[in-house]
Amino acid sequence: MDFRAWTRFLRAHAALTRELSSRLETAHGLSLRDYDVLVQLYGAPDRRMRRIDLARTVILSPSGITRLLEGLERAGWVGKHACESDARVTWAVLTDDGARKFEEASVQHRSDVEELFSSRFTGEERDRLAELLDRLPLVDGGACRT
Amino acid sequence: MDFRAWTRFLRAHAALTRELSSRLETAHGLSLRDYDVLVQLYGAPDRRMRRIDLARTVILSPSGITRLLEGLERAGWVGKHACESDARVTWAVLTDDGARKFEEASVQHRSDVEELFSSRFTGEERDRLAELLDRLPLVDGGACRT
DNA sequence: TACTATTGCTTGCGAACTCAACTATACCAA
DNA sequence: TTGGTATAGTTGAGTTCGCAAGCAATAGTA
Repeated sequence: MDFRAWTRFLRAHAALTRELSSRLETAHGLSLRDYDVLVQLYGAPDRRMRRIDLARTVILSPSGITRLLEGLERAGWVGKHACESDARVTWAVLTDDGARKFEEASVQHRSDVEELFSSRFTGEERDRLAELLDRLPLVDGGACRT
Repeated sequence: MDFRAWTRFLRAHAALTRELSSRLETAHGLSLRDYDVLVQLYGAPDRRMRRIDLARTVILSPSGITRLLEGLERAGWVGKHACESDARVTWAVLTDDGARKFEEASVQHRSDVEELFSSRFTGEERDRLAELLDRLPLVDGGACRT
């Protein structure tokens, strides 16, 4: 067996996330996962999600999502709403400020991802890459729509 | 533009490293990057590398490699040797114990990577994947042979 | 030769994550 | 209805990592 693909996968991820994270952080004060969470909320019905679903979607532990949302809540970008039908769950809701923040950050970030990732492939190659990566297991088994 | 490939890339990495790291940790007390460093040293001439090259290869910051090697040194798997021709550099040298440790851990780990990653593709697809990932920038620009 | 810039490496610090443990609520089966 | 199990979420502790700052040694330049 050769592990070239796996190694390249690890290296590329480390290098890309380091650079993208640094740009996003200095320009908008967001981590890559903060942004990821904002994307999910922005695209969700009513701009809200159960915290646990959010965690599974962005591949974060339950405690991880608690702390990440803590930051977004402090900044006023995400709100915390109780669920009426199930007292265990709490909704994470994107505020109007949060939506604006995301729209603002996404312009630069999308262009950064474009520059460092997407532009390296043709559209066809990108599809092929997505298809290949889609075969990898998410392991946890929880709901993960995106 | 669509970001499906990029998103899949992020998710797949998060899920795979979480699982592989956890298996490696419980079975051999190694992190994924510990293992990566051992691989590099094991395959290097004289089983040694300059710490800075090691850092660039596994995509770790200088401080990151200092702390990682600290652990491997404490365990007796890696030694620290001064360089005769340049007093600034220190060699990281794999000890015999370290080599044994690596050989022992690699059996299980290679099979885990095989299970969760490689086996999802044909050999041809794996090559294609490696080729595509190879186009992504390592950004830093430092020496990175593997 | 002397001065400056660069390189290798370490340390303090803070941010982000995971695991384990715990609380509270909901579901399910006898 | 009651008791056991699963689920949602938080908190404490420990780990890993990067950045900024600093030190020592080398390389480059005038």
